[in-house]
Amino acid sequence: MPNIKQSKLDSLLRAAEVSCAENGARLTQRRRQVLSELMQSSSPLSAYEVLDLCNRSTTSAMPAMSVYRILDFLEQQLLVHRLSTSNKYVSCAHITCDHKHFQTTHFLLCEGCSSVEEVDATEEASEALEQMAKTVGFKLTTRQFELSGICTTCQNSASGGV
Amino acid sequence: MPNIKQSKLDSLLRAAEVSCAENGARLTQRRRQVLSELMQSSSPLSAYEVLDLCNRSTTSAMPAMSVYRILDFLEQQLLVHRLSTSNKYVSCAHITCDHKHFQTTHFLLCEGCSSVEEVDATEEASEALEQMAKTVGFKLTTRQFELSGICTTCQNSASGGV
DNA sequence: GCAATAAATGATATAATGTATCATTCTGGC
DNA sequence: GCCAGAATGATACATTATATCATTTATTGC
Repeated sequence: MPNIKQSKLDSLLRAAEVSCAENGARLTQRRRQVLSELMQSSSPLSAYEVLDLCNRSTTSAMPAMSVYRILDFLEQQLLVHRLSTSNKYVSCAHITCDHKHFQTTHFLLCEGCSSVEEVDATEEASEALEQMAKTVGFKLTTRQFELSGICTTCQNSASGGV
Repeated sequence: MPNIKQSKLDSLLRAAEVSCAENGARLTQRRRQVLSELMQSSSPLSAYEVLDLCNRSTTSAMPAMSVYRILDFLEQQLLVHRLSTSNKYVSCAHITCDHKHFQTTHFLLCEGCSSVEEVDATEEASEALEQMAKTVGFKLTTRQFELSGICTTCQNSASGGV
């Protein structure tokens, strides 16, 4: 029961493959498998959650070590993001579009349903944060922020009475 | 070789004790010990780092469990903050002042020296972030942000040639 | 095609981090 | 002193992550 259509998944994986090739890297079977699980998940997954999913859908068991290695690889390829507040992983929302990762990205984590929304930072937010850091002499290097909150769906279901 | 003066440390601990008392809680010997180690550290400490420091300076060994419990307690009392990006702890910079924690707090983490600067969020930053979340329907609940960067000292030592 | 080489994965062990549970000790109120 | 509740000790274990070496799989030059 994937949360996304098979055709969508296929096109994402194809795009990922191309993206790897451009960097002289290969999207092997194992890597594709890991990435695929993340793409199909509506919420971030821990390394061991990914592992369990992979081992559920195949015959040959994957060792934990491989998952960590593969997640590192996928992160380097900018195909997945690591959420440092939860030590979990999500597939990048911009694999198919021509989005460049020069810009700061924010992750909005829903406390209700654990879903994640990946959004580009607004000019205002970036500047305000930089300005704030500047007042104490800090030069920001962070390119990623993780903010908790409640998503639209959960706001509505809460007020509407679950 | 504490990074802060003994007199300063004493006054901080006294303030913490008062603060606990106001909440009907007690700053026991163990709790004081843990808090003291964090206060003397110039950088965030993991639970096990705190444990090691405590067990270095006393005869009776503290179990890991206690450290976690005590850190939880100190966090509830707003005497320490937990940095979720690194799973480490810092003592609150506002123990002696009358600072209320209604407001959003930011932690600026130096990638050079691992020091932490605790600053109040500016109006602009808070609003810009909230606004940004709002565009995708998110209602923020986060009261704490952790930003990486380079502190003044490290910027200077880098350019000036260490 | 085939050996040499490098990349990727498998397998195993172990380190590091965090939690559950029950026993024991300490504390303040009576 | 005794009791109830808070705090800590002790033990076991779950989870997360890394180190290391062996094996398999791809790539390159010939």
